[in-house]
Amino acid sequence: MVRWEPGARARLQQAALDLYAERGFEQTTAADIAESVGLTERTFFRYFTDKREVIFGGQDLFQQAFVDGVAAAPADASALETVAFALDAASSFFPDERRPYSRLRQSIIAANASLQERELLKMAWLSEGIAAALRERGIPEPRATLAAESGVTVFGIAFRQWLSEDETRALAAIEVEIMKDLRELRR
Amino acid sequence: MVRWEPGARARLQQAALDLYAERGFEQTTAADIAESVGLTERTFFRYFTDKREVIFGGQDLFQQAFVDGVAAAPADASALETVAFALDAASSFFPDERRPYSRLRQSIIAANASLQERELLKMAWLSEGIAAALRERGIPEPRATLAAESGVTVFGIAFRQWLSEDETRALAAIEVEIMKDLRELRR
DNA sequence: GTCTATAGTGCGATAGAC
DNA sequence: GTCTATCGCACTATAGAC
Repeated sequence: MVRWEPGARARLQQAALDLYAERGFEQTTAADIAESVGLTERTFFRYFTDKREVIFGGQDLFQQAFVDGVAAAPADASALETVAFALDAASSFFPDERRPYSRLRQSIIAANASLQERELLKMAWLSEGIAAALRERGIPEPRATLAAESGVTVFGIAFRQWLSEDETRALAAIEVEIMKDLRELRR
Repeated sequence: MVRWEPGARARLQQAALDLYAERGFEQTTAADIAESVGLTERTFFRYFTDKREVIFGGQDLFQQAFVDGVAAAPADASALETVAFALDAASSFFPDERRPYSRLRQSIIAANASLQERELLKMAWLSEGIAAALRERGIPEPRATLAAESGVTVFGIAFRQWLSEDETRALAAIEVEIMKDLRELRR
């Protein structure tokens, strides 16, 4: 007989997503989520600093993939080429099988302003991480930040398109197209 | 003898900024702010939906200036030229006299993650407003959103530079330089 | 694991302006 | 009388402190 089931963190995340989708973020209490997997509210807050954070797990891994992509880009690549390379490398994080899950998750975020705020903060951190990786490669400011934020902008637009109805292309293909549009913006 | 002094909203904003600067955002309660200007906590929440919102007043006016700038740009301007025009037009919103105030406000925001989240949400709304104004001018997606977000990126970088120590140039001049860097990014 | 401060909401009462 | 600003009280849930 086990004193506690393993994977509390993952179970809480799954339960939170289900409940937020079912009855809405604000109509779901931390206690609801915890109890639905046999834990207490107190335990919920041991794993997640707040009620929003529970649906932003895994973000760190994506950021790491992106930053690693920056480091792995060809040495002679320009700032924007480096970001495009990293964007492509990190796109494997969102294979087509993940699209339904991502759609559900995004619809929950879209329904609540405080979740949007948290997502924007994560995107800002992502941008800062990429800018730091670009500076590591010797790219000076403000170019590093400009390229990093442009990359995040391209990712954001491509990601939303990837999730939109009737879209069947892979994320990487959409990103390439949006990046092309960005380059043409300067004409 | 008056039952209430006029300008409750403005007084609350001023008091909030002072208290947040003095003892920090989290160490200041809504009741503290309200009582410091002779009102109650309940009245505070009549004016502001939450404790963060109180330092984001006036943002709407800036967004309007930006959007008006988009509408006022020359008819033959490209998407990015239109945004650059609007950026310049809206920069009058931040004259040099306002720099000390903006520095104080920004230092408060920088000290608290939840305030940063709120600021990012406001920036996202700004971006959406600009994108909508660009679409009004016949610019299709995804170009409208790309140009709008690029404009907000340039504004953000320029604004931070404008606030940095030892910086004496006007915001508009910094924006022009950062916009130039953006155009050169593809090389 | 319990206890507590505080954010934020809902509803109703009151006091003046018109 | 109506309208609006303000206050009072009760309440829930978050989040952190002890």
